[in-house]
Amino acid sequence: MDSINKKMVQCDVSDIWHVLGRTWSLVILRNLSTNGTIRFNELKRLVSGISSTVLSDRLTELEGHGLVIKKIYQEIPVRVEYSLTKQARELEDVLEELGQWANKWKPKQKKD
Amino acid sequence: MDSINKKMVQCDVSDIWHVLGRTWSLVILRNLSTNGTIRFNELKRLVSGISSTVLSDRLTELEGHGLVIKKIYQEIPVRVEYSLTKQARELEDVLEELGQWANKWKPKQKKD
DNA sequence: AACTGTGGTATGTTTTGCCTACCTGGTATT
DNA sequence: AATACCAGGTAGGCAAAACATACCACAGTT
Repeated sequence: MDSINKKMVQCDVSDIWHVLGRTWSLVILRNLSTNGTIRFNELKRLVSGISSTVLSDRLTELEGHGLVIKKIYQEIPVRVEYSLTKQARELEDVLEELGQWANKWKPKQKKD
Repeated sequence: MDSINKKMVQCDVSDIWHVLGRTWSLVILRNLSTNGTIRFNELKRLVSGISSTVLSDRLTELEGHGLVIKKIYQEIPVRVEYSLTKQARELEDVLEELGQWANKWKPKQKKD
């Protein structure tokens, strides 16, 4: 039973660590960071391996925590764009450093 | 024709992102960062809410990826100490920034 | 003798992730 | 005209991850 609405935003400090530590969160944020505004299916293709379900779930969660902006354009077909909030954009440097670090220590460079 | 065209930049979804994105990983690394060398149960107490199973699992994984050093002292009772590797120490700045960012946005601002 | 602390592992339950199918409505192909 | 495909997801069911709890052997403390 849902005695507590899941969409309630409870901003605990430990909460944010858990949000970031959730599967795919960092990768999603990093992709939003490097690509700016991006649509759902584009993002899904970029984050190869993620399923619609989880991507949707994660985006909703990130949006709920004020890290991601969801913008719906009532066009035909509908266009939905995601981007980082101001708050999350302050993370971009961190994500960038993280990315550089990851590249530096990549066990083997299969790709370029 | 690539499914990914345009200006999109695909960020590698290398193992390391998944390791960091695993539950508790960031929190564990952060605690190792701020506390230096630390024992299993100490860490378990610090990372409140984590279970032995998952802590053990995560530490093994982090060790396997060269982020954590496990040092066993054959005393009675046995003493096991965990610390960050040189590689992971380069993450300390990032973790610190992440912590500051988390603190900065900690004050609940459901209203926005 | 009973209890605490050490660093975990074994077991079983709950939550999360993920795959497949499907939705609505328009366009492109056949 | 029917089919297929795209958009951005949701629903259902199954698998994996996370979790709680008990427990291991041994030593010191009470």
